[in-house]
Amino acid sequence: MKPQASRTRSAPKASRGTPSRIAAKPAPRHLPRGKKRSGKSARAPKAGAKPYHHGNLSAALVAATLELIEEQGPEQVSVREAARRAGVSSGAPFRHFPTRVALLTAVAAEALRRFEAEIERTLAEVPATDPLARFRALGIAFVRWALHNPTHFQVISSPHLTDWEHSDALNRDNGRIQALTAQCVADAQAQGQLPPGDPHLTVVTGRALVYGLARMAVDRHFPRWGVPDAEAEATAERAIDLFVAGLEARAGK
Amino acid sequence: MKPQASRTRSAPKASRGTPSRIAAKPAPRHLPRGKKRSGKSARAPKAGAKPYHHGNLSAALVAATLELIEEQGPEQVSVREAARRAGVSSGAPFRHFPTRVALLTAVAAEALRRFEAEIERTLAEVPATDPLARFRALGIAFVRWALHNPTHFQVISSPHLTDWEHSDALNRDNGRIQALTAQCVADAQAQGQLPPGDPHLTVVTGRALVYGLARMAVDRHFPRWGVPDAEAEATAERAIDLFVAGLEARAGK
DNA sequence: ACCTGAACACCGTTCAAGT
DNA sequence: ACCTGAACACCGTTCAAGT
Repeated sequence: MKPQASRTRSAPKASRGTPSRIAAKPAPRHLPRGKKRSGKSARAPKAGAKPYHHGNLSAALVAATLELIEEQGPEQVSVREAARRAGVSSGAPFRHFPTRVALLTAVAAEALRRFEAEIERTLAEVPATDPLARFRALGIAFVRWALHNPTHFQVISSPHLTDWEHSDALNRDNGRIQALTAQCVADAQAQGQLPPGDPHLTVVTGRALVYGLARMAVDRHFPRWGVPDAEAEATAERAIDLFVAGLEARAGK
Repeated sequence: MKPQASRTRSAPKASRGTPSRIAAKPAPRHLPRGKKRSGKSARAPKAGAKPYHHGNLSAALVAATLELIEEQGPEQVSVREAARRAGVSSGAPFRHFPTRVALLTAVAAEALRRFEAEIERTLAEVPATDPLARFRALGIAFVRWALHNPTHFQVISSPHLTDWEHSDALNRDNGRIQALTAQCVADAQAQGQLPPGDPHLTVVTGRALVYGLARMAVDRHFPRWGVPDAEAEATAERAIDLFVAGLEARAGK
């Protein structure tokens, strides 16, 4: 029973949950828009005239959603609000994205693309002759990125928000990152920086560690485990070093 | 601006997302209830007679929610559906739980209580004379529990579903688990099973690793990282062993 | 003291009708 | 070809009214 998994749930955006004393005013529906449409829009409107066809709605929706996520977290995103910000009607997005999940998946693809770019900048700074250092740098870059872009991290990671199964973009980018990691481990083993043994296990363990660190920070677990927010990043780096030191200690040579 | 963080969002339960060919029929509102009310209900109704006062609504709601979570995942839970299953009106739950988050927090507390009980059973089997083995057993118990109770794991871990800040029950139980872990590490260091150094860092790193492993499994990341579902548990155990072996290799003595 | 049920302000999604 | 706007079936939450 229960077909795929394309249903979501939601609740009032600001259902005045707490009976705010200033409720009444319904707040403007259309946030300031246009300001960002500087010069790169295909077939720009006559100027001021709101065209019936948006021209670039997919991209505008992804951008609006990215903004929304930044403001309220990914679960709070609503397609209707994204439509409002893009200046279109509530039904319009569905011509471009069949479901809310599809919209968020597009956003996740954009976020992962940006992360991969950062990964590559990071690796460019560590010499290929020191693969263990590259492995470590990869881990640190991941955690750092997650801490600095918690919402991007969340869209990418949460299975109920996105549809990895059907996103080639996501799988392709993730595959590249994975291959990069595997290469570091293989090279480090070849050089005797890491102990021999299943390289895949090392990749998966390392990934689990950095994913766990990132999630503990983002999911607000760190404070409960005695790590103040201010020390999150430093603690994560020390944790990675603790793990790597253990591997090194067992290395041949 | 933006007050606390007690707002949630949701979407149609089964808004016929995909235009199912058998749509029409609206499906019965009240699922079979009563079947489970065997004999333990305080002031049982005359039998068959539906009393105006439920008698034990809080507990019934928590149980219904636990069921719902099991069936559809925690984000899909709706207070209205929980109310339906408990056989009360849509407004009734709000006399017992001020918000959806409060209901889910009560569920999380129940789930964490059960996990802690399991933890204690596990530790009972490993001698206090081998604290490193206890540390390892703790990690394995965590991952195993998460894999076998993915939904319980999710309610407890997801910050947007629950309100840890204001739940003494959650914080108390978590504190106990943390203290148990810290004790293992301290004892293991004292015995030279673990290298000297900040014990807290070892606790946090270990926690991040097992949390990461659990989340990778539950968030469906393992398949993307080359770990088939069937091997999730075994891989997680090997990962824990890899980490522990690294610590051991650096131990004094 | 606890529950009902209508009401309100939101949602995701569909679809005939417009441009 | 793309967008509008009403419609439908859901939500969380409130609150006067019942018992």
